[in-house]
Amino acid sequence: MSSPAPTDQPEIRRRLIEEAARILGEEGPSALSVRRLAAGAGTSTMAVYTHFGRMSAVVDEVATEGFRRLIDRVDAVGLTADPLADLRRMAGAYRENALANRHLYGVMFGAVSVRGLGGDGPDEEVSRAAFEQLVAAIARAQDAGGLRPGDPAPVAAQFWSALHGYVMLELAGMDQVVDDPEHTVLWSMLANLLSALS
Amino acid sequence: MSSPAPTDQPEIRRRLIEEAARILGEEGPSALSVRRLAAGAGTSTMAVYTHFGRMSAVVDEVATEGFRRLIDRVDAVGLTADPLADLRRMAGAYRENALANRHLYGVMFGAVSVRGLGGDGPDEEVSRAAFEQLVAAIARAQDAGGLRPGDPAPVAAQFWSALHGYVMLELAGMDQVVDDPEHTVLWSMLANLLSALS
DNA sequence: CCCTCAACATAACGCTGTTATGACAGACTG
DNA sequence: CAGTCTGTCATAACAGCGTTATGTTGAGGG
Repeated sequence: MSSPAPTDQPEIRRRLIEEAARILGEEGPSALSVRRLAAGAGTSTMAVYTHFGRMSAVVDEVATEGFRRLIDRVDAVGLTADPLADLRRMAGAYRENALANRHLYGVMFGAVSVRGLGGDGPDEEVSRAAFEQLVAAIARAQDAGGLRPGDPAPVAAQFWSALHGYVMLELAGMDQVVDDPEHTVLWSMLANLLSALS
Repeated sequence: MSSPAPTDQPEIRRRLIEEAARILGEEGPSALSVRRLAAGAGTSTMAVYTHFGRMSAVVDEVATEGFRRLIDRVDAVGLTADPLADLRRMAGAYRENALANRHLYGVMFGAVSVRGLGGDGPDEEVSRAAFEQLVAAIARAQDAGGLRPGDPAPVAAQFWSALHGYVMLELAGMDQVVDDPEHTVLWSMLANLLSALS
């Protein structure tokens, strides 16, 4: 019941989502208002409510779109014969994507709220797909002998937690913790995790 | 220049901060408005602006207060003869404090914005003190032989990143990742980190 | 042709953060 | 002691917010 049926105008619906993602990325969450969004998409505020029901549903869609883009960016690193190196490069792509789209990244994890509008969060199926992408990479490393065999899901959860935490501290500007131009803390942490799991 | 000098009425200033922390904790960020805050503190909205200049400065003060409370809670676990066990208990207290004050925890890291008001973040000196608390615990474990000798700061940064990431995923409700009633992912992750550093 | 209904525009409601203005008390100054 | 000045707070206004009520429009079916 999050959306009152995609109506029959996917055109405007898509334009609204893209414009919302653009405003969020370029001007931050405080600039994303119904009126600015509607004006930017060349329509009126009511279009937002016919297509999404409420503003927070638009934010949820944008968050879902953020996970889709994240999946694409991480997929783009490709696979090599060294699954452990692939994991490191995936982590690098993950971090760079998060920093290049910091507001979007915050919204994806319900961290940054757009003007206090509490939504339901992104589509669970899509965020789960992002996790499964990491699970598959862990499983590949296990099969190749780079990691000890076992259930890959908890391993992926550890990997993601550590990576997410570093990125969040970096985005929060906690330079005392991540005063780390070469990100050696990140790479050491991931290396430590993986070595304990190998 | 974040505050127009604490004026000469520390009484009302303190009441405003405490009331803001109470509203944030009990009703969430969307309930924290200037009018509600002023009414709850028994004054008018102008008092907020005489004492803090703008609403976001109040949020920054609340975030700083959150770090002070976090430090106290983590300190309360005390020290034993086993520094590694102390670290685990500190992590448990950290996590429980974050979950018991989820809105405050989000505000502390600039993650949850109160209705889109972007502040300057908490007092850097206090958040640094929280980090130093962890650095000291790591150094103690190194001195006791539980961890390999070396600079404790990067080790503490790894530990905090991992812990913070797990807690944030938990708060975000990413149950796919942390579907983990016994928090085995958290404890395994920290154990893996520490074992690679020992 | 007319009727219906989904899609959108216009305008209003109560709320928000912020600021302008004014009242009032206490402390200096002559 | 009178006067002024300054810091503190109350009142009220402003533009903007999310949301909703109401009006308009245009295409498809009887």
